[in-house]
Amino acid sequence: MPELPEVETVKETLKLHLIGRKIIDIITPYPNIIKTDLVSFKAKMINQEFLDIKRYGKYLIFELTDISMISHLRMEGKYYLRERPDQFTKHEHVIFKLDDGKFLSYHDVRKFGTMELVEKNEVFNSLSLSKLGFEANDPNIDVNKIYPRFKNAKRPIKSVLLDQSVITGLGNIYVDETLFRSKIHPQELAYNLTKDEVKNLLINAKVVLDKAISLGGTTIRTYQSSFGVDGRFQNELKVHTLVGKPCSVCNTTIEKIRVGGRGTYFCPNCQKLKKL
DNA sequence: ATCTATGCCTGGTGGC
DNA sequence: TGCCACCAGGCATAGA
Repeated sequence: MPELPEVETVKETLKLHLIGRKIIDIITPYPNIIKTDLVSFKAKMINQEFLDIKRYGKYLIFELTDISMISHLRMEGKYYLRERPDQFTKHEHVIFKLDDGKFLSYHDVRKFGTMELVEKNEVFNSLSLSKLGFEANDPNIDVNKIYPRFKNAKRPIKSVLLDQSVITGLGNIYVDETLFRSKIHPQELAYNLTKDEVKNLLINAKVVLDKAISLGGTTIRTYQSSFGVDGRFQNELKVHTLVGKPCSVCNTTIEKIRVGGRGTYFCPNCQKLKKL
């Protein structure tokens, strides 16, 4: 699914094509993606120009002339640039007609993604963004501010790392990879971790995310990024998707379990529960 | 305050 | 071949 590195890749690609373009029409074959009132969504966006595109956590922020659009790709949302209407395929639910004759088309098989309009100075006060923690790859992240959220959490460390209000940007893939590199069992209860261990986790999260960004993200299953571009971080995965394969560090067979309802891959030898 | 359960969705898969 | 139950899962919301 698109996590921070995939969304970053999408953002950079979109910027190349959209900055300076103007929306001249919006077609909505499946309008439920749009959480703002549909009539006002169209009225406020038509004739607006793309000034910039930003990202926070896994959210895309399209800055238009007078308004901002927040877009979340959820499980498998993708943006495509279409030259002509005959290129539209099934599952393209929101289509922006641009002033150069091309189309920005939002594709989402499972229709989980969302779009909403917010006033330009209210982006970070919006319902979706206001609760988010520091970005997991923020170089200035302060472990002292984050550690209480771990120390007080009697739930598996994996669940805390997936909680976007603690740190934002990690999803199922990069959490598994971060825990492996930190040699921490995904079911370890968060309050058992020392501050140094949490600090190390944050360092490893940044290493994983930065590496993934530099490789254009991860492409597994249907999780291809926008514009049909494949990422290359899947070749760097150490545990995620690798059930039954030997661990690259110790050769132990990688296992798959469920943690907080999510499929979780780990090495039972490298990542042991702490004995307290 | 925190955690768990549910709904949103469709395509792929495995069992029969 | 076809039918069907089940699974994948980020996030908002309701309930415990």
